[in-house]
Amino acid sequence: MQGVCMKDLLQQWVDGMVSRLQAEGVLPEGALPGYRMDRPKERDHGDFSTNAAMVLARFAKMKPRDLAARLLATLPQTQTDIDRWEVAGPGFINFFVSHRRLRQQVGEIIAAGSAYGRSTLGRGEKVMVEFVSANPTGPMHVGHGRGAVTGDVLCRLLQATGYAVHREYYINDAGRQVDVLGRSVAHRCRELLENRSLPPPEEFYPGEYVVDIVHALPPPLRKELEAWLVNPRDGQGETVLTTVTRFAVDWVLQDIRKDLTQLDISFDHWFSERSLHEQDGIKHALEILRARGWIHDGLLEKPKGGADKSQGDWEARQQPLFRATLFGDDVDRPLQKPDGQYTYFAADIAYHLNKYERGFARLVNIWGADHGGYVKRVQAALEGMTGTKDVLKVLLVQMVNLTRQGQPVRMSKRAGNFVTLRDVVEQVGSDAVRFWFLTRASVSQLDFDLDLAVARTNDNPVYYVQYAHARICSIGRTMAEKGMQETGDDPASYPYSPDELDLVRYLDTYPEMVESAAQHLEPHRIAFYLQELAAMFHTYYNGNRILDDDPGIRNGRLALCRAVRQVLANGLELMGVKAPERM
RNA sequence: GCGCGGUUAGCUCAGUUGGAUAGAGCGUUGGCCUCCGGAGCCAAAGGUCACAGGUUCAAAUCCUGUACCGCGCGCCA
Repeated sequence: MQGVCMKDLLQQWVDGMVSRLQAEGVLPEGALPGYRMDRPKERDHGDFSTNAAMVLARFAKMKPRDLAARLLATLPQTQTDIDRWEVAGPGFINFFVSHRRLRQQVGEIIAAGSAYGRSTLGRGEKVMVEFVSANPTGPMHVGHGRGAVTGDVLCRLLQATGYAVHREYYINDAGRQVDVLGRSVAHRCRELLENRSLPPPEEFYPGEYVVDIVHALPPPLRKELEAWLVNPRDGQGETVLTTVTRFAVDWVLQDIRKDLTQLDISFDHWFSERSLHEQDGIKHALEILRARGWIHDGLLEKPKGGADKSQGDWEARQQPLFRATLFGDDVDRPLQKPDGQYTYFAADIAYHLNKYERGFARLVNIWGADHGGYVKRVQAALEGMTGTKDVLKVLLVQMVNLTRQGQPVRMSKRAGNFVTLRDVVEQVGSDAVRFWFLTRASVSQLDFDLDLAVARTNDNPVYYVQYAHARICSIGRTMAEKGMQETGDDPASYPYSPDELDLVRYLDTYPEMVESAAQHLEPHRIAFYLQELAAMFHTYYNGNRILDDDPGIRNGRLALCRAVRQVLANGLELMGVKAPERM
């Protein structure tokens, strides 16, 4: 790069041209609308193109093409990076990067190595990414896996672009659901004790893992539980159950951690909701809201819809509400139940305030699409508490439809027949699972076909990309076998063909792809980029002999392959997918 | 009823925060192994970007409305 990349350089040039015309009175002083420096789709339209003349034409009271010519008249005279430029179409200004500059790029990619594509865009700013946060009441399913991979790769992207990333998992270990888990364990324990099936409690997790938890109980604790089950009149029941519940939650968390480790995903901090309660975090958050006047006691309107809920028993009651409507939400949201207990929403905003108070002014959450309804209210609360807008961005990851031979696999946690994330990872492998999850934008629903992923792994795009990498490594091995040497000449001296230059141009866009993927929170762009790069390489490889007898040609092509290999490796690293040297 | 997301080739989906002639994979049809890894490559066919208006030099992209699909919607977590 040697300081600036071509895109930034050209942007600076155009900025300079514009301010010169402002000085000459052709364009008015002051703020002007923004213009862009783009990569045109058509090769004929150059390597870079700006719409500046079209955007600014009416401010200069000139036709776009005339203004473009006027702008170009001020272009720097001495430089070797741009061969030529032109005014085209309705008024685009197109720039053509010199071949010399492109050839030089190959050497620079190789020299940059694993740092190629990294940037300091984020300027070390702290950002917290909260993801997965699956309830510790059962094994993770495939949908959790998608969120996990999306979040992990997003973190890698933000890290690569210069942000100080903190990864956090929020443990919902304080609610009714974990109580249900504890009671489920007790129920299974009783079944084992009496050696027969018993009618389950109304709320109950039926999965086989609950039995595993019973077997994993430390003997003294299990004895205590059994004693209480046999003789429940003893007032110790609540404390026994509490201990069992905590053990169960820890067991499930260990299980979840194992799944995440298999996918090479880790967290800086596992934040316990219970600890929030213990530190009076909710009280603290509510005090702030109250001090700012965002809480009022009010009546909540009867909710509309809610198909399968009977609404006959709705009763309007007085309770503390957060004035979410002042910050763009649809209705005010309850913070406490009429009996004084906090709602889940209260705990949630307290957690987000806690993040902010730990010094994170930028928060990103990865949520399943089924939590989409909570985005506005949490954002509203954060704005209410901090006085700052846009602290939190939420990336909603759509559902995963598990299929088998094209037919949907119906899963229900209640029936206990769901396919776990672990099943899938063990069958398909971490690389394929990770890559597959990133072959769709997060907003798109994703079909995951078990048979396709397992039985026909060759069709998986990850192999296509990995194969390109392994192929290049293979060239190196072959060269060694044949006793060929690299000359060590500067690859810039080799006259690349048009196809080879196209490949270089595509390698040159890699850093821009990484930056935009990070800024738009769209990790899937890496997968699409890598597939395209692999395709270009395979085509190139098929049509050109790399290990040519002519040392000059061989050296130039080897350098290009090396650069391609580096970018493939860097991109795969960002995705957390291995770049194998042979397959 | 309301909110969020979606609608692009036969199927599954990309489309760089408005750009020039809308792309890929799978599938279909037909080709490429004396040569560095055929897990590969080449070619062909396939489109009213759901529909109707609007905004402007320019709309798959932004705005409004309509249709259909998914998710969500209590004082649960």
